[in-house]
Amino acid sequence: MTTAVPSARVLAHPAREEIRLEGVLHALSDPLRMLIVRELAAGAEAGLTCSHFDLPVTKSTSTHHFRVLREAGVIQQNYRGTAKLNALRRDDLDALFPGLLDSVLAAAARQAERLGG
Amino acid sequence: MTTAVPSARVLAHPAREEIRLEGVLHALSDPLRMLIVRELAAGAEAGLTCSHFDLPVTKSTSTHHFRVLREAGVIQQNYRGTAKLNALRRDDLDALFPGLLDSVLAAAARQAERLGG
DNA sequence: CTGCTCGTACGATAGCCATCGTAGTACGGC
DNA sequence: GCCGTACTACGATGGCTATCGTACGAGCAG
Repeated sequence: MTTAVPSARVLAHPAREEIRLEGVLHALSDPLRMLIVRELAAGAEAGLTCSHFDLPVTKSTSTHHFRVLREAGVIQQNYRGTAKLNALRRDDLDALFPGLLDSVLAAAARQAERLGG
Repeated sequence: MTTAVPSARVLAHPAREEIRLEGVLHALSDPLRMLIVRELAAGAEAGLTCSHFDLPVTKSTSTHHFRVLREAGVIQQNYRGTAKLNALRRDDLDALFPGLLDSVLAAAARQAERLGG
């Protein structure tokens, strides 16, 4: 084998051409998911584990939200041992919708500053 | 009175500060509503009537979608006789989320070109 | 005033979705 | 091999939402 399988389990991601704007906007229209995306954008090139996020929901619900983001093509997920690394698909999103992600992130930051103090 | 009531019926709109990013993104995550917004952006400074749009749904459903857009703060609606004029709230959106609307519209146009031929 | 057109309101329905709890699987350390 | 940790799968549930049909209200043309 070429790489002897990185870490066995692989998750299904949509190809770049399959990413739909409606799906991305819908994925980002949930406050919890927007929070995840903002943290990923701020923090991590390499990716953050699911458990890094301190979300006010159960793990089941977390899994659900991460799955929505992945299936919409917003994030990429890879197993790393027992953990799972999440990273923004910035390249794909920028290629498909130039400037969109940055505008949305800026808008979210602006609103957070305006409302959250 | 100052203006003697423009045309009687007035619709409730959220104030600029009440517009929430999640709401805007959710409103735009429906293909039908995105289509409406795109036509409004392309065509009309003054506004377009509801009946101008040739949507593949009943009038009830149209009313519903226009209402969602209005309550999210994306469009402004004003009665003009029996018709109702719809216009984008570009000023408010640009003030709150600079560049967001243009990015989204560009993304939608790009996807339409990519998929619709 | 009588109709006509444009849009609304209301009720019904079916589908999606955010949330939870419980039970289970994969991986790494001992 | 066994256990703990990290995440998943599945089923249930309550709420939202897109859709429709029918009945209604508001303005305009006669």
